[in-house]
Amino acid sequence: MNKPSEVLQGTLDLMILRTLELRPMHGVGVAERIRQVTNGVFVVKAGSLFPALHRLEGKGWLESQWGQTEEGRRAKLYTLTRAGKAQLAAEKRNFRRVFHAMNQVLEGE
Amino acid sequence: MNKPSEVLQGTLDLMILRTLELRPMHGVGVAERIRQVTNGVFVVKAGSLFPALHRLEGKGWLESQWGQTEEGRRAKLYTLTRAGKAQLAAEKRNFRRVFHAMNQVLEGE
DNA sequence: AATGTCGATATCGATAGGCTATACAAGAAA
DNA sequence: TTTCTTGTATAGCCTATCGATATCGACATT
Repeated sequence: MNKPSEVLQGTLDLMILRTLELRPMHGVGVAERIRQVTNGVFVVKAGSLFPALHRLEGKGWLESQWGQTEEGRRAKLYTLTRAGKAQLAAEKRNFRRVFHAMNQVLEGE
Repeated sequence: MNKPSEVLQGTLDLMILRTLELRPMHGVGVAERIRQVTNGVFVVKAGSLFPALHRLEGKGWLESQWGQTEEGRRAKLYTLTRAGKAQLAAEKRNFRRVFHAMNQVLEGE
């Protein structure tokens, strides 16, 4: 990611899980989609992306297999596992909880 | 902070600046207020708090002077500077921007 | 005086996640 | 063959936070 990591860290996993919930995708595809839907606010660089994918796979939240992109290029396709869906739900809940708390600080009194 | 740092990092500065916007306070008081208004979601530990206060003071966003707490105990009182107010406004804007982008990822499609 | 303890401030080492830079493989294009 | 592009991968660094620990002053107890 670019600078916004100064403001929001640890949300990369959540964004990746959520993106792969929509459909299986290859690594670069995940990063592209995140950049598009956030209008460039989040730009996930390869050096952040692949370590994160491996981390998530290591925890059993993703599965991968070699396949190809829509353009027919060789690529590794990542799929959200059942455990990954549960993790996604948990992280979503936690994100909302944390954001609500943050808003209490910003708007309170 | 306790575990939620896994979800939201880099927002400690913002929370401190915002808390000191309300009124000058001593370090422990800042941490206490954050814990209260977030119902314990954010618990800022001393090992995070004081380095952050020094960091913010070093950047000219806070000023400090020795005084005492409401209970009459010796303490260092922190005050938001003019530059600190500008920084707070900027970080607030950025937080909302980042949160909005995050929501696009979570809710989109 | 000596000791204890409480509130508050402070720092150190470890950890973790993200970033930059770089590298490598494979197919397309020249 | 060489070059370019796409996609994957990793090594090294940086920085914020945490847990643990230390210090300091005021006050109480002995």
